[in-house]
Amino acid sequence: MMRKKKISIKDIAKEVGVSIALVSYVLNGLEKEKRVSQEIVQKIHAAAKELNYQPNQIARSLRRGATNTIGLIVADISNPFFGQLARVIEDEAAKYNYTVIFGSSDESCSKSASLIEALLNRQVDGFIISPSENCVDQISNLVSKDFPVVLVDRYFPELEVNYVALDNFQATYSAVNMLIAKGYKKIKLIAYKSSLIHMKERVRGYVEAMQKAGLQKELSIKEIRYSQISSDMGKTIDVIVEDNASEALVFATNALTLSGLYALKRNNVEVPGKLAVVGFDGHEAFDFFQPPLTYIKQPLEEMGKESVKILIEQIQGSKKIAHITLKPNVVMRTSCR
Amino acid sequence: MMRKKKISIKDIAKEVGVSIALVSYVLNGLEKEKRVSQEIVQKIHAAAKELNYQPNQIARSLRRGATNTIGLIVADISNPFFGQLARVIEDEAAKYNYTVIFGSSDESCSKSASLIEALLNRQVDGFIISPSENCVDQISNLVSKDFPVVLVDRYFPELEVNYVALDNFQATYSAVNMLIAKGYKKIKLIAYKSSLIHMKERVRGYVEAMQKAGLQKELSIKEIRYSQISSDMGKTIDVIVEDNASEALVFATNALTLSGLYALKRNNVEVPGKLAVVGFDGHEAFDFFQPPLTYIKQPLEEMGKESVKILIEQIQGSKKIAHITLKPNVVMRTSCR
DNA sequence: CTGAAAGCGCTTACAG
DNA sequence: CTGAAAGCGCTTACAG
Repeated sequence: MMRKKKISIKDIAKEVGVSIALVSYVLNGLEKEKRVSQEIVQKIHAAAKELNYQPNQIARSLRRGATNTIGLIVADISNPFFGQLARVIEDEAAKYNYTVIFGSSDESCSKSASLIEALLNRQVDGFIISPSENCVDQISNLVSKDFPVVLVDRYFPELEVNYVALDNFQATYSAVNMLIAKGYKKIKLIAYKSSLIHMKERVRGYVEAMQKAGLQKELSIKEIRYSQISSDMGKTIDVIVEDNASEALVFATNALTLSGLYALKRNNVEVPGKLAVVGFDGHEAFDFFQPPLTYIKQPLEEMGKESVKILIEQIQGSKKIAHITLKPNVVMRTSCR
Repeated sequence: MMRKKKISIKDIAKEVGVSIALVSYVLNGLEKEKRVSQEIVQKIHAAAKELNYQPNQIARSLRRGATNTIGLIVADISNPFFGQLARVIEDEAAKYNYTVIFGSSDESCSKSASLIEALLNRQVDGFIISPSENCVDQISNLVSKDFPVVLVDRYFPELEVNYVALDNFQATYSAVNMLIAKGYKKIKLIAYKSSLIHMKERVRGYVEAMQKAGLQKELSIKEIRYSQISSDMGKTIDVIVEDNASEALVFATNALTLSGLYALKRNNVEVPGKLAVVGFDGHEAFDFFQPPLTYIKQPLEEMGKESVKILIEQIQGSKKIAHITLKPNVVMRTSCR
């Protein structure tokens, strides 16, 4: 390849006629502490600039035992929810001088396991993970090694681990209450088939709101499989339309909403005339659906920022476990009366 | 932090009672080549498993001078175009046993420069970059050092550098021809104000199609500033609607289309009755716009895969420069008659 | 104020 | 078949 050999501190040391230790000190701003003479400080900086020195972070990482790198594992980076989260995390991490390596787990345990292993081998200093179903062991394994982790979006209540999540119960609870207040009774929740806490809580929020209003007889939950989302959703909506037994639909995630909107559109369902709809998370498509969708909004920015902040604290040795729950808010549009 | 000390090959060597070299050999599958005795091979594998050994990639990277890491720089990871591209690149890189570190440049030269520097310091083995305007120097600097780079989406024609891009000329050329064939004459292009080749080519495709049809007098191009997209677009669409002098609009990127759709919707423009519209790249929102948008589609998957393939070849020492141009296709819907 | 040296965890020629 | 040793590019106690 004939690539030019990279300049190291050794080259600078030679150029200036001084030991590599000195070079390292001044390049790390320790010249005061180590009381390096002004003259040498100048010369070293000059040489570094002249030779266009770039520190080798890999060597530094090996020596220091820290890489200033965060491992980010999400379900799918191409899902806008996670893409936006990743962006916030990237920017926030940069403020602390961290870079991020990411991976998409596709909600698969084995993929997630191999991602964690790969990033661990790459010596990331900590993880921000949106964990998949049934993967508690992977996480608890990290936790038991005192490895810095913060879970985001989802978490495992049985595990003593940092997390930043939406108040998922509140999210559906308040959305359903809003629907009830508007006079809807036959309200159906469309959720993922999942044992993950965020989904359980969203379901619970729906159930409690219904029960509190004395609508337990109207409880109706449809569970969609993540891996079969479009076919499951298609059939589900077809049935709902045919049965004509629901007045309102609440979707429990962004992807579910989107998928549901396609099916509703295909069925030419009149919203909210025939069926009221409440979405989750927000998406440009919600704005162009007819009518613009009312949805439950997550504070993504805060979620990303908090995750990074907590992770950095952990990396710096904090022992206290943070559980951050963020408030959703319902963005009112016209997909319910 | 009291984290448990990580297991190294030294520990395995001690456990088995053998030198670290042997351990390294068998863990790297060189036991045949180095003719290590079967017995020791077994013992080493057993010890590695028992101690739950995980190789330190940082140490390996330092020694080998390669990190098996790709640096990916896009304009904005939260933009679905780039999010999807990132996903393809991630998956493809994984097949070659590479991980990816990403950064978002926000189309800013200085941000892009500091990203490149940071990733270079982290010793990435190569870059996949969607370069920003006026940042040729950064790229040519890498190229002149023989550093593996492949540009994606955009490139610099004056630079001898690998790229994978859309046939941008063809994209607008065929879309505009399609419009002309349908009888539209007053066709307006809404593009970014940019000197980047992909934009120039999209403009050229429009211009040539118009000229070839003898419509040079109808040429009309509006340039939007990236940093002011929503205000520029708002005003632009307002004027178009007021002037009532255009029959069809062609948008030159995904973000422009999306932004334009919001403005069209706000103005209650009847599409295609009042104005035909052709979008770029595809987006769920295009599907829910009334009517579903006709758009120019990029082969994203191929684009990502090709980039990785070429980059890996470069990393492995290939000298030949690849210029890949991919064909767009127009997805016909009903936003033009 | 400065330098020689150890060591982070690997890989890999070299010697036997 | 196996081991001792150098070295990747840094940081950092230690000694003077």
